[in-house]
Amino acid sequence: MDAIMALCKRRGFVFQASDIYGGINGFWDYGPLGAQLKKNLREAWWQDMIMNPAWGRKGPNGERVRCVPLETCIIQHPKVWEASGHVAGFNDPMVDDKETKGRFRADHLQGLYQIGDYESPLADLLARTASTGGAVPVCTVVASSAGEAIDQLLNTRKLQKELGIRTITSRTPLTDSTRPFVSVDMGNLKADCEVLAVPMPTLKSRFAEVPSPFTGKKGVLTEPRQFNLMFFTYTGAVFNEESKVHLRPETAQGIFVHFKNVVDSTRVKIPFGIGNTGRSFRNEVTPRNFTFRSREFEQAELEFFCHPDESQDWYRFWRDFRMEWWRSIGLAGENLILREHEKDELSHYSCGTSDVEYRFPFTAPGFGELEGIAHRGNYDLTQHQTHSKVKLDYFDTTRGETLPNGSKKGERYIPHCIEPAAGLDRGALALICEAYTVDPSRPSPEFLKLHPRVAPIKAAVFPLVDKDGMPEVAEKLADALFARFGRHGFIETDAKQSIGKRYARMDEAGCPYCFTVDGDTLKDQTVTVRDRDTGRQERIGLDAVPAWLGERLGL
RNA sequence: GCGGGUGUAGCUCAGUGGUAGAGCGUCAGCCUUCCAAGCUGAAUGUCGCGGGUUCAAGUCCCGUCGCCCGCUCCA
Repeated sequence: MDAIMALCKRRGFVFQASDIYGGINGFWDYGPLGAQLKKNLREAWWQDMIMNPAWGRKGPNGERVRCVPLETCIIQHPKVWEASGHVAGFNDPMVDDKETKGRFRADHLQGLYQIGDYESPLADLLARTASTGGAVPVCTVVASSAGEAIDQLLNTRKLQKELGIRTITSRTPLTDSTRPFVSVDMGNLKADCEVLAVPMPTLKSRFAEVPSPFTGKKGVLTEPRQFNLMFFTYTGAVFNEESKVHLRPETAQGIFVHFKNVVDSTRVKIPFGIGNTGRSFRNEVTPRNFTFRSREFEQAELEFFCHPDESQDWYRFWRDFRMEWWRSIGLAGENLILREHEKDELSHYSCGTSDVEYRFPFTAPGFGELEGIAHRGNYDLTQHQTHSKVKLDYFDTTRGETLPNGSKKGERYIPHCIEPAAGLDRGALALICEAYTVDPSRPSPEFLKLHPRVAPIKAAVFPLVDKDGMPEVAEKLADALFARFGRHGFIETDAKQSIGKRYARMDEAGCPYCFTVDGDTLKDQTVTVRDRDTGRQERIGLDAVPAWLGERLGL
């Protein structure tokens, strides 16, 4: 990875943001080649997802896939993030165990509150109420619910031992009551306890007395601290709570917010998709691994809306296409996998999520996420409908029973949504990592096997030597290539130094083809073309070069 | 946020408290008819940043920032 990072800097793919001031943690800039590489990646996505979705392939409904673009603001109304769940989800106060360095969400701390002596009659327990206000629990455990806490306590010997529990038995009545009781023997304390979440005021005021969920020790916990995972700023001149706005943590919400506007303005019919690319911001706790986890990053997201009955088919369609797409631009090897999420990994509203994952040098032998393809149900539109009080359902005139006049009665529903959400910075990094090749047998061992479609330098034109009329011919050829391919990437020319050195430079920059004007060119109007990956050369007519290159670049 | 490592030229790295170094790369000239060739020359550094100790600090001490690794987190 160090070698890849060195090459990225040396050749101008990636620089550290604010480099001359020592850099700023979690932010990276793209140099000339990186900027063009990422632009090529973004445009490939735009082309294959929106303008000609899925390469013109028919969807599961047998029809051409239809998508439209959208471009939405980084700053949205604060209620957007309430509706999406980001404000709640990104703002959880955390507690640290200073001794074990363990950290957990404050609202996930479950406490055992003494409510009676050891093994008291159940009726007595039911009659009492645990005082969680001022009291501190005798023991704690990290779990998202009291039930889960009891599960852990009963079934994990190791945890029992660490917390100093000798025996523990569940006293939870098998009635409709959901009050969770346990009888616990901790040696110096035998008690009946009710299991309840430790309230925030207790954690804040008496955190030193609350036992650690990892060791049972007191005085090792910090008070709950806010880790703001969303960036915020202020609108207008006055800085106060009312003027506070967030920088978006994802581009997708901009799409849901405009679902109705797009339907009303474009004559799109379900099923269809809306694509959106742009910067998003997350105040990551630990930015790490080069550009992989940055605080400012770019996403390319498609929200594909369809009828609930067809959603599973569309989910599989996009999942498989997205995998194929990444393969098509150069991530063709074993380093790319599609991983279906386990049931317990899914969000509560999702009935299927897959990740396209790449084996980065820093994740190996594991994988890192490039893109998530999620079946989001109708969660987002429903949330926005509830919070905005604007109807976000869709009237589908192709459904419902057939009327006497032959038309359909129609059906009103909130569409389901399939979301392929890709990280462009992660994509660009994966392309570089996959392309990075070291072949000690070559004169220039280090090179980038970038796919021609994404390569920032599309071709180079060299005179073999800088004399005898060769530079003039090369210049003319370069002009022709520039006119035709200049808008897709760089066309390089270079006449200085040895031809080997010039080839080597192009190899490192990932330029797929070099055209060289030599002595024979002047006689028979042919040039050599050198293939970056094999080093092999063939000779083609000078006039044929633009067409030859166009074919290789797919342009 | 915690712990460990690290920071010297564009890159990779040497450097014992006493003049700032090498290789590669870059640039210029010569040479050169296909793979980082050769010759000659040149530019490039607040030694991450800020304090301190010292006659003297790249070197020792303190702080801070960045990067890497391990925790933690990861819609």
